[in-house]
Amino acid sequence: MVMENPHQTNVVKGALHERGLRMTPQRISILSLFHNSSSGDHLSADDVHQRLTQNETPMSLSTVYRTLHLMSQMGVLRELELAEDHKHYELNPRSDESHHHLVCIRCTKTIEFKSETMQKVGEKVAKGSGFALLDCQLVIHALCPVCQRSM
Amino acid sequence: MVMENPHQTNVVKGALHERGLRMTPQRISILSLFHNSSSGDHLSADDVHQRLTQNETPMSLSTVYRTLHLMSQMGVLRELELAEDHKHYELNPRSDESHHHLVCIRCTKTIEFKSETMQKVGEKVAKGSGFALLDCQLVIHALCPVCQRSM
DNA sequence: TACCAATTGCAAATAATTCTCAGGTATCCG
DNA sequence: CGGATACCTGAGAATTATTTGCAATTGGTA
Repeated sequence: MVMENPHQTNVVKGALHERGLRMTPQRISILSLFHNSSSGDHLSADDVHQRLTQNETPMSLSTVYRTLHLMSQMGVLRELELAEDHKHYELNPRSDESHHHLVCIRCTKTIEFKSETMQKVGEKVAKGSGFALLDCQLVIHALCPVCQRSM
Repeated sequence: MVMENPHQTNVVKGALHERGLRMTPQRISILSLFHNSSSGDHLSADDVHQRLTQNETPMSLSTVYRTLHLMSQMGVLRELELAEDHKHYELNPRSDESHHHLVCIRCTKTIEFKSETMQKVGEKVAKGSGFALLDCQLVIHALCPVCQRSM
């Protein structure tokens, strides 16, 4: 079920080596999982752990956490803090496909939307302060129509 | 040391009453604290708790959490998820003064910036889906110049 | 002023995440 | 090749932030 994505994997491998880190089977499995997920998926650490187990590439939850964190630091994954009390991850999209989130803070219903201007603002602001951009997210907190009524 | 801000407090009181909720001394203290904080302050629940104690208006940490959550739901406070592992709060600014954050994911150094377009995008997107806007935040994750060097 | 639902404090419970540490393994170097 | 070094992992304990249950208290209305 799991397909490889050698190109991306090699890119990451190179980035790891630059830091003196290694590409391991566990890291490959996690990357493959994300490459094979549909783009709207926002996976929690626990989701990732369960899917890996289903994929017959089980590993410890600690490793999942460690890897998700590392990949986010490297800009490979994107760490999302939406309305729930745990983080979610997805592949960090190339700037031109980046999307953002509109979240109902009551029922956590989430709508994705795109906005080209956002990424431009992010790049401009980061560059202006000498920062190296990793990820740029607009999160809109709001109440969905249903929750507005049930107040 | 703590000054009152009767106007804002009354506005919130009205909003509470609409929901059958009450304005209590604890809620007043917390609101006052935020009104008397400098605008760049991002207070964690624990920060709030400690400052209240210093201000001689101590209360239980649970109440702090409950109040911060309630005020965020009401749109009075803004809940920030920056780079640390806990939430931060600040007064939810009126739309025309809204600001956003550029955060170093390594050392958590944070820079605030303004962007008028952002709020407009937020309003437009929310309205387009029938959502009632509460807050709109652009968070840029990046590496600051110092952390870039120490990789 | 009496009443009732909302609120609080406290302590215990939860949930997510991180840490510790021992055993394994890739990579470098001679 | 063989050892030294540093990286990595799994397992479970530990930590941290946050939430919850409950009995006692209180705000605000009738």
